[in-house]
Amino acid sequence: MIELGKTRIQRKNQATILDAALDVFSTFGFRGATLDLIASTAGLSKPNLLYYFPSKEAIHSAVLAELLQTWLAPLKKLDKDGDPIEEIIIYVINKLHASRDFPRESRLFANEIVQGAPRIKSILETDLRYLVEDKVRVIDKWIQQGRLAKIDPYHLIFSIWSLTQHYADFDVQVQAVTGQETSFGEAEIFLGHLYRRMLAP
Amino acid sequence: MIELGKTRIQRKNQATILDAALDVFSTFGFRGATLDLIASTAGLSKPNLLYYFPSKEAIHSAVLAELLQTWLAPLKKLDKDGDPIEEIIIYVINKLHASRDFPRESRLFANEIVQGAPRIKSILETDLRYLVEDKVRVIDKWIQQGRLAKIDPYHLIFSIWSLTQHYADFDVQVQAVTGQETSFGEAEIFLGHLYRRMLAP
DNA sequence: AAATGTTTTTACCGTTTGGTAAAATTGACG
DNA sequence: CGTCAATTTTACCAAACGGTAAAAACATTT
Repeated sequence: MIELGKTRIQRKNQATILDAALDVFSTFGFRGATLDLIASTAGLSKPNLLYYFPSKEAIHSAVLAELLQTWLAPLKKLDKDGDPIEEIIIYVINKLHASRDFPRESRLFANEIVQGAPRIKSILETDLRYLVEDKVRVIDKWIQQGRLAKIDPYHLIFSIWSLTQHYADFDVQVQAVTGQETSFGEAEIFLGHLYRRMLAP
Repeated sequence: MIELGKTRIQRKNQATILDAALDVFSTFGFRGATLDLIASTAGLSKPNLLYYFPSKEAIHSAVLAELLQTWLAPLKKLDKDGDPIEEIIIYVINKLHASRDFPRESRLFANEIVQGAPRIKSILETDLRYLVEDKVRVIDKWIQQGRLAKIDPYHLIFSIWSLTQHYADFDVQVQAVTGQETSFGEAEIFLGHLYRRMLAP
């Protein structure tokens, strides 16, 4: 999907543009972002931007495509041969760390979904759906074996996405309410407690 | 904050406009929404819109102000004299039903927060913060009395917001992954199980 | 250094957008 | 019915926006 630049300058500028675009799109959403702002954030002129990417849509697509890879990676690691509760806890922690380390990616994803996912719906209905179906089967098996509490695997996965991404997507609210910088350490303890309690058979 | 119309026509048109604006803002975000679209959704002309509200910002503010009341109401009901676990479960269910019955309000709120809450940050830092502080004290007391598990009350509240609003805000994703209409019945069972397990002392 | 290809800038264009002025229309009421 | 205020429409405007053409500047190769 992403065309790799051929020359040194191309690779450097494309990376700079995608980083600036991630900044701007995640803060203002697709419609709120302007090419001028992305360009100035990247330290380029607008026509220079459009020398590297044919349109605003193309930049957005490129950023989303990059993002989706890193965003879905943690779930893929869930190992059917590991210890059920520990595997799920590891997934939770990995996802929480992703929120901590890649908040812009999380917010851009949230922006897209909240507004109806017009540009990535098809991916959610195929790639993501198949991935989740696969992991739901694993979790269902664990439950049948009596190694996990009887909970709905789909809702379990939704709960993990929801609870972890909340600390990136709703960070402003968390900070406003607590009056402090968001403590991912506290969140980790809380989520560890929550899932160990809920999942014990 | 919201000026009540004086004549019958004013009251009717202002209500129509706010409903149309909620539709459009929750779907496209502030920047993605246009006055023309809000006007045509309301069945009015654009200048007619601006006869009732002075600007796009004013419409947005009015919608947000209305929304915040209904959005924070469930938390206010949390009763310090009730049974701890049942009180919290009731709050969870109320919040889940709010997501089911007012998804547009939830998405508009989410849109606003994800993009840094530029227009309601001050309310979050005052009204919401004080309300949460009050309820955190109640929960802390319950914990000291040994009637609840030792969990961080702030993160408990964040988890409730996160888990319940997810079914409204990320509904597209939930539907894409499950291939079905979102089942709030299933969600209710799941969340009941989760919180009863986690909160038991 | 000449020639060729790559990158950047300058100067635009058509459309969309939030908003306004003022005339035309409608409604309320004695 | 006539009058005055409330409401709606028509016709605009200036700024912002996504995008383009073409020339200028820069790099690279021979």
